[in-house]
Amino acid sequence: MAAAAEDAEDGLAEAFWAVTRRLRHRTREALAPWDVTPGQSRALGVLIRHGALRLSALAEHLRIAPRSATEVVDDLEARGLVRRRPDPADRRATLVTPTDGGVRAGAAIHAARRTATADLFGRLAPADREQLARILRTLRD
Amino acid sequence: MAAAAEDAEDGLAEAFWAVTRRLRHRTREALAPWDVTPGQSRALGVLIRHGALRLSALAEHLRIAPRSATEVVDDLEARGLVRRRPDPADRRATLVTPTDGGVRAGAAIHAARRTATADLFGRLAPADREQLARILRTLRD
DNA sequence: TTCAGAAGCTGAGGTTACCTCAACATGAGG
DNA sequence: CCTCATGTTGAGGTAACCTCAGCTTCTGAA
Repeated sequence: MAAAAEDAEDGLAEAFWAVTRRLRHRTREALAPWDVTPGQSRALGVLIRHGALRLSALAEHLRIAPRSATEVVDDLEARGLVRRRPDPADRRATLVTPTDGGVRAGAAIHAARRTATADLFGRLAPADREQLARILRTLRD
Repeated sequence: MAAAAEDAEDGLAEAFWAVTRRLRHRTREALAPWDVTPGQSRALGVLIRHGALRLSALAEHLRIAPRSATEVVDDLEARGLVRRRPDPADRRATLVTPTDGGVRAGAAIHAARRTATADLFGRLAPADREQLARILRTLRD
């Protein structure tokens, strides 16, 4: 019976990873039309939600090193999705803001991603969806 | 209500990612004492479950390019966890088998990982655990 | 029986997404 | 006004993947 309990734990984690893989796969597909990496899309999302951010603040939101934020912003800037400009309050700092195109792309990406995940979770009965949300919140907190 | 439904979807996916992050974090911690990467541990697990495998077969199981399997096996071999030997049935091929130490390490890693995930899922009531398992199976298949 | 093409592994070198460290400009407090 | 902290970035590194080409060995058809 110890073995049975262990198998159940294994199964739970394994199933979780399997679903995660599926979710990631769908997300990646949803992102494909815009030719942005998941990292870039996350950064763009943060910038849209927060408005102008310093590179260091962006790095903090993304939990990456400031130097790496420079690179992500380089890429987004090259695609015309964000713009750098000097922070008027501190001449050492650079503010990053989404361009109009960036805002549009970000919204479209967000919608596409939502469609992709809704597509997966949509297979569940409404009651199950609610159960899942509740259980996941328990695990997260 | 469309907005409410959309928010619910967002929340579900977001909560899912949060739990995934937690799970990954715990797994990484569980792996730390053995100084093997997640990729190496996956490969070792496959080899223990399947016994001797050709490099190409291992690559297939891990869904990586054969060339990359060479590298993973290089690392595991350097740590003394697996051994290469010529396939007696085909002199082009190399068979990879776990060493005794590799089997021991694999078992210990598996146990540690299970403990780590059980620790997370153990916060759920038994009934919730069962619900979650059922719902995840639905999503996976 | 031989030999063209396929299969198995790996050296060389590329890519991606991170990292650290040090340089440089600017800010802030004593 | 001088020292120390802060913000960004160049240079260069690493991990885990990749492709391509080269070598050895196998296999099937002529």
